[in-house]
Formats: sequence, C-alpha cells, structure tokens
Amino acid sequence: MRKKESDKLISNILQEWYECHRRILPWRDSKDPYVVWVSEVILQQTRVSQGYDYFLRFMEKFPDIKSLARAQEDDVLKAWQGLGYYSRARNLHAAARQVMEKFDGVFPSSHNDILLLKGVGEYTAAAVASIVFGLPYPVVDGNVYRVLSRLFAIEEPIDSTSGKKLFTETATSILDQQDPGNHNQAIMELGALICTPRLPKCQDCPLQSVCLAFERKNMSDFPVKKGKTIPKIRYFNYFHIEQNGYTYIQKREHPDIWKNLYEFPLIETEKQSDLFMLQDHPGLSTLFQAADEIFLQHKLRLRHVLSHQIILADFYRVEFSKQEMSGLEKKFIKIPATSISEYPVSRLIHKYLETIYR
DNA sequence: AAGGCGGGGTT
DNA sequence: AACCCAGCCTT
Repeated sequence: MRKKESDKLISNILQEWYECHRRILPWRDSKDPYVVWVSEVILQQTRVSQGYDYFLRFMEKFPDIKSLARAQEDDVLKAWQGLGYYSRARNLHAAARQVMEKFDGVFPSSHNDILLLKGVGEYTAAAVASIVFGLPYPVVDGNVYRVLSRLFAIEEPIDSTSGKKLFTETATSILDQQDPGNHNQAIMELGALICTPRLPKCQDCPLQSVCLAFERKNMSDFPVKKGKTIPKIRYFNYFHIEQNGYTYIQKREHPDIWKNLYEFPLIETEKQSDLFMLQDHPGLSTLFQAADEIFLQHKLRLRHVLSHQIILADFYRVEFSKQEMSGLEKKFIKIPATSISEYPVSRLIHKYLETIYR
C-alpha cells in the first residue's frame, strides 16, 4: 500500500514538533539496547516522573546486561521496591540471563528475537527495535491509542482484539519508515505532553488542524474503552514477631500480588477480623505450630489501595508463653530485626515499618 | 476474550 | 472518587 501524502504530513508535523519540545531524559536517544530496554520496561504502565529515579538507580546498580544476569533476584526486586508490577523486575532479570545463554551475551537485534525475551511484548519489542536498530515497527501504547483515536475519531474500543489490530494498522500507516525511532518517540511525547487523557492542550497541538476530534469538539470521547475492573477487597492479618533482636519473615511464592517479595507471617481472612476472632482462629496455631499460648497485640491498621485490589491490613505484635520458639525458623526466615531493610517488601509492609520504627 | 498484576499523579 | 499511566502474562 502506497503511503498517502497526508500520512507523511502527520509524521513530519510530529517530528518537527518533537525536535523543539521533547524532554531531555537520561535514556533518550541512547543506542545501547540495554539502556533503552530497561527504560521501556520501567515505563510500562508507569509515568516518567515515577520511573525516573528508579531508572538512574537501576543503571547504577546494574550498569550492563552482564551485571544484571549475575545478580540475585532478591537484589533486582530490591531495586524495584515501591515501583509496582514486580513481574517486570523478575522478567527483566530472567531475560538478562536469556540473553547471556541464548544470544551469547549480545542483545538480539531482530524484532522477532527481541520478542522472545521474557516480559517483552509487542510494544517493548517495537520500541527497542525502532529506537535502537532503526527497524520500522510502530509502537502502540496508551499515548498512541489516545492520539490516534482523537486524530481519526476512531470509536473502536482499544481493549478489544479488533481494536488493537485497527490501531496497529493505523500506526503502521503513518509510521516514518526512514526514521521510525524518532517518529515513535514523537507520537508518544505528544500524547504525554499535549494530547493528555483529560484537558488536552489542543491550543498547543501541532496537529490541531488535522484532528477530527478537535474539529468535532469531542476529544473527551476518545479513546473508547469497554471494560473496567472492579477492585477486590482483601483482609490481611500480619503477625510481627520480635524476640531477642530477631524477627521472622516469609517469601510470597504463590501467583498472587507481590510474588517473591517478603512479608511477616500472614493470615488472610474472608472478612474483617479482630483480636478475638484471631485468637481463636485455627490458622493461628497452625501458623505457629509449637506455641503453647500466643499473645496478640494490635498495633496498626492500614488501608492499602491499589488499582485492582483494596487491602485492609491489620498488624499484630506477637509474643509466646515459652521463651524459646524452636520450630519457628523452620517455617519462616529468621533474621535480625534491623536487617529487614535488606529484603524487598511491598509498600504496605514498608509503610508499617516506617510507622513502627519512627 | 478476560482477568490479574502496584503504585501514584491528575482532575 | 474515577481515571489512567512508554503493558505483559496466564487462563
């Protein structure tokens, strides 16, 4: 299909605007695939302002793909602590080892091979392929959905299979084959700075004169989305033990929130529990097998709001009638209380520790 | 095709 | 309070 003149015009406008208005960012225009890859993964579902410092610290701690591949997963997760979507860190780490083993330590340079890496989907593969290797693949992220749906008044839902296909085709049609990397960054930057979700800055937009949504004054109707997820409420009861300067933690290993992060011993209940319900809870004696008597003291209640879950967390201090609690270290990891800061934990646990030890 | 996975900023 | 962010993976 021959590219239409209007498509070339749009790309030219985008790139001219980009040249003047682009932000200076540490990963911008790097031709090191590792740098671009790490930045793209950090920026998945994450704003630049939120990921910026994480990127700098991550690159300082893991300067190249070898150092990342050599690292312990715990250390990678620690560098990711607080950023969320921790599968990104686990996959990034696994993919670094993939590159060392399957690609002999050289980051793959074809779109197909990049796509084989764990945690790399269509978006990230297109971003790295175009920005680093100059390959003509269009990025289709949240920014692009927004810009294109407004520009062409596309009412197809972006969270449908047909919609993804249509938007990818549209992005392909306007893609600058000569400089796909610059074009891709330009359209994303416009989405981030001008064509924002609410109150888009149409008065500053270089595409105003060719934007259908602007012409119809219905920018807020785009993009169309059908699904909305209702957050699920969960009740976590954490048990904080501290004996002789030691505390006990465990690793969340199930496919659930915060997989492979650390936390205190936990009982999750169907409903909100209180001190008395937990004292009699059969799970409590199971959790601390050998204990004769268990004394609980409620310390803190935190409401942790996420986009797909609301976690109501109660924290209890635990003491036992017997001084020596052998057997506890069989189920849990016994560590000096002060060294919990060396382990990757969720924001929820972090908030608790901050409150208690302040 | 649908649901799960974090945390924080903007309006 | 609702929305959504340089998405990906599993079921």
